[in-house]
Amino acid sequence: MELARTNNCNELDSDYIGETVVVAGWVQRTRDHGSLLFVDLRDRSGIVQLVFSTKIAEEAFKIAESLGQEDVIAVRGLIRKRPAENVNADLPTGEIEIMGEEIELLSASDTPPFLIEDGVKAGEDLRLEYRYLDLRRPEMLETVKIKHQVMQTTRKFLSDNGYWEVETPILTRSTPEGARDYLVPSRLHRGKFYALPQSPQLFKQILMASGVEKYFQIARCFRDEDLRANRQPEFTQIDIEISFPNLVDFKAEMEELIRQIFAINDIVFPNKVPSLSYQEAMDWYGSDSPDTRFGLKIRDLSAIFADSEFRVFSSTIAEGGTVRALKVKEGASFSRSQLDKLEEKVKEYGAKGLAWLAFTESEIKSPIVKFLSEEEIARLRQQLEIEQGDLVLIVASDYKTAVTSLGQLRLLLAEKLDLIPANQYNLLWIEDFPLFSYNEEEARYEAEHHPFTAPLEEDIELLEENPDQVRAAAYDLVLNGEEIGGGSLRINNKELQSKVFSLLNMSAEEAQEKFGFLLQAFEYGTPPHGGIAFGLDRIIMILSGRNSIRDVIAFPKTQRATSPMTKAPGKVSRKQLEELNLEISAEE
RNA sequence: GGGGGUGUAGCGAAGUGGCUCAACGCGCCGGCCUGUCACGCCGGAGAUCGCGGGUUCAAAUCCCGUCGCCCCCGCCA
Repeated sequence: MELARTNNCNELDSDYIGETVVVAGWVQRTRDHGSLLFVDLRDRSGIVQLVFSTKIAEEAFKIAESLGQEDVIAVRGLIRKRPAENVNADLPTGEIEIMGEEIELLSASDTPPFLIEDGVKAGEDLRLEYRYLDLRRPEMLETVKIKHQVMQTTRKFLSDNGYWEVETPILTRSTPEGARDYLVPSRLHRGKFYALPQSPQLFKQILMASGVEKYFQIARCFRDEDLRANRQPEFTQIDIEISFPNLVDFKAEMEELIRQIFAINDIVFPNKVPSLSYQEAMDWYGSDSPDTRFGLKIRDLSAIFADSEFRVFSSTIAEGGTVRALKVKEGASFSRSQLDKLEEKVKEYGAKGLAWLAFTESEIKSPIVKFLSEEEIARLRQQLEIEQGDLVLIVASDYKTAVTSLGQLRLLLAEKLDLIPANQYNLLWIEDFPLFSYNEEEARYEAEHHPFTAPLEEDIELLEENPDQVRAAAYDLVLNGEEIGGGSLRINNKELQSKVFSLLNMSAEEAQEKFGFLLQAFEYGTPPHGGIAFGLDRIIMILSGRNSIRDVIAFPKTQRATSPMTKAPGKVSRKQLEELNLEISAEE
């Protein structure tokens, strides 16, 4: 490269008029006017217009004429003020242009398979196959940059507050329970496997036993489960743990970290971050990560219908279920097919059906109104403060199904009715999670968070008799309906830990087999400790307004966990398999 | 494991049994053009309609199977 770059494209403005500069980058597009030719030159900073004229530089003009999209060039030229009528107000550099004097083609490009511009229409699989082209698009480079800034902000904040960044192994051992592990066969130990960490959970607790006191890591985590729009098989956590925690101070510190991260895009949260209990979140929003940017809360109608003639309601309640509802303002005008769509939604989440009552001017339209008494309708009107035009949507079911299906319906309605205010960011803590949840299939309790989560002090006495009523010293941080972080205080008391293991139906031997190294560490003086982990990718999604986690990871996987660019996962040679003592069994 | 959506030139996309039935826009190639910035004008190339099989005189279109991608349920302590 003979021409040495002196400036980025985007920094050039009228201050530079009269200077000769060298810029370098990619050809965005050319506009050829015969003997005058314009080139939009793009680098990661932005775009500047180059002008080539046969009268100024015959040689450079000839090269410029042959340029195509995405050719990489360096250009020397004089910065010139544009004539007033030719200023481009849409470009930061629109007041000036560079009169090209010399041009060097550094790397010619084939015609790219799609246009390198924001709002690209190409299918996502093509974008992933040519990820380097996709990433050139300004809106993609922007997320790459934001992620860098978030990581820098995180490191600075935590380091300034006494946290040490410590690495933990990527090759570790499989610990059953939790997500499916990615396994790595061992060459030196026939038939044995490493596992990639689902999170550094056990290691960060051992770091507390090691005297680190305040730890963090921007940690890659691996989970071999099916993918979603916000789930990748490998993702990144901001992982944090402290010893001798004061929960109030710790949470305030974590709030401050989140504030500083979101300040990168000028997003500001109120001084007081509100809290909801798990129970409140489920009751009102049908979710443990509620979106509180709009109302439409779930209501409990069980008291009204406990003795109803309408058996669907009363027998559900008699069997321990519940009748819950959403009141949709102005919803009475929904068409039958719209209502059918809503019913499909609740059915996806296990509800048997969706009952509805539309309070129109003249009447109550509803397939079930004929089964309801006047008193029931009067009480319904009163409790829900029904006004003309309202629509009431009702699910009768077991508690979990009723609130989760209505919770999902609530989100669907918010989208359809455009209830979510733009540029609003509702941050809140969810607390008082249950320590255990009951797994019907396996007929045993499971840890809601993980088996080292401490119960709330005041609930410990309930462990014996009513384990399902024990609340955990766990907390999630939720932003706009997305769980962005979660953590807990950990158990560091041997008796309590074995109590929890036994409630989880795990024998001492089994616990020893699975987590022995952690339990042993606890034998040698482990401070009380606790921590949190934030989902870095989800934070970037919200921060950059993206709907897909794939847009905030430089090289993501498809929904089938493949990489169209590298073609991973790929076959390996027979020799490799033999070294690992592995054999691929025949297809069934 | 299950439900839904989708696949037509390099990209986006119209076309749902027949007789210009493979439109249109972007991009690409050639030509013209000194003020464009989604430049404009003229001309051109480019498609085994995801793949395989079937029905039919006739299939992008109907049927069966299969594959890729996307969304969701299950799953994700």
